[in-house]
Amino acid sequence: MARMSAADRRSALIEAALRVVSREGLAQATTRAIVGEAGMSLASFHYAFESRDELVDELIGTVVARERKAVAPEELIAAAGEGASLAELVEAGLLRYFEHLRADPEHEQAMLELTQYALRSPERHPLAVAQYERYAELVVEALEAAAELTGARWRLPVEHVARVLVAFTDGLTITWLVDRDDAAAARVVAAAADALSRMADPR
Amino acid sequence: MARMSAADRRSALIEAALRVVSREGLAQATTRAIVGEAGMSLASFHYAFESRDELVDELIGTVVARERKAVAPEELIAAAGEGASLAELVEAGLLRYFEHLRADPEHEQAMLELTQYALRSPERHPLAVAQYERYAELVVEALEAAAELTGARWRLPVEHVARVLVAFTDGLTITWLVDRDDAAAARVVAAAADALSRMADPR
DNA sequence: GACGAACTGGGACAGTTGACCCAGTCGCCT
DNA sequence: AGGCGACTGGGTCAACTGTCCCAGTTCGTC
Repeated sequence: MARMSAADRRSALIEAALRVVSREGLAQATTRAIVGEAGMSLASFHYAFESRDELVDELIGTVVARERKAVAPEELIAAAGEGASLAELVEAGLLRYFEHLRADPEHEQAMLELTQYALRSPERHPLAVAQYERYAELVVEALEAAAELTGARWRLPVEHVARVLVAFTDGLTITWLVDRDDAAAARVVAAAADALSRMADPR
Repeated sequence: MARMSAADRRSALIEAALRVVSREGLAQATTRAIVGEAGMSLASFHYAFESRDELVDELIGTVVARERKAVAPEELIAAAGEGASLAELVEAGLLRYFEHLRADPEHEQAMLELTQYALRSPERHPLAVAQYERYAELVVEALEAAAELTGARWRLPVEHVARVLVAFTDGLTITWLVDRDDAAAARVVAAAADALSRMADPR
């Protein structure tokens, strides 16, 4: 393995770890599996990280920080059409997320696994909370943009609306991961968009 | 340990395993931890089960089969009042589930972990599918009862409605497990009940 | 009450895993 | 060019885990 700084090595290991977790699950992401994926030796692992736990914690932090809005408002307009209603816009956004899920199910599965891992110990619980706060944050931005685009106004705090949307999204994710039923997922999307759009006054 | 039949031992071990998984997570549910919880020796484990995998598979089967309707229709009437609308009835049912979740979060967390475990290998995937089919089955019964009680009629196949409700329930579960925000959960419940009740024609 | 089969307990074993150590190598800085 | 600190590779260790074995015990049946 070529020489690299500790910082570079840390990120290389985190990337490798994410790939292993996505492909085989967190339980299979042993130090050896991660190091193998990264093409390094075991010693390099413990040179860059104190312990496996430290890497997993940092992995969660990284993926959370990296999480980007799945949808830009402009795309949604393009997808839903110019004079789209808020409901149509929300539905388009959810469908966009669903496409993202279909394109890379393993990634969402890995996210879910990391969440559950974090939920299992009190000192890691905040990592899960931060993860969901980040989700909500991104959704808030999208919801505000959608309201602005359609001239609608959210009747309750947009953070509340976002929290509900995150819950619906999670449910969509898990159930689809289990049954891979696209039509059923589409019905969930439609129902969720319907419920959410009723939380705003149209203009 | 007193003598017991292999069948009894299997169920005792499964009960013990469920307790360990609920309390400490699936990863910590080693043969020794399970056997310790059950107060048996290691040999008894492998007398009753071929392998740990066999126990986990059977554990999933057991919890799924045991899953009961969280709500009986009569209770809902009592909770929602005599002349309750379908929307109120659905909301009461979801709230009842939420109470169940609050009362025993570890159990739902264990269920989620078992699902994800099953999702990780092709030969176990059907276990997760069966788990969710069972959920949907129970929900179908509740939805049919609710429609009958209010004289409403589901506009789409009740199985489809149930599938959406299961997704919403899952989302409710995960997000609440993360942030333990009761008020947010209540908003999810209200939104879900709203969306679902719109899938029926009132009478 | 004796017999055989069902059952139990303790110990053992091999494989895996996280962690670590040390001898060596490389690259930067003076 | 030389030296020093950063970095690397391989080997090793103890702990843990799933599995198995075997000697012994208990129970139902004749």
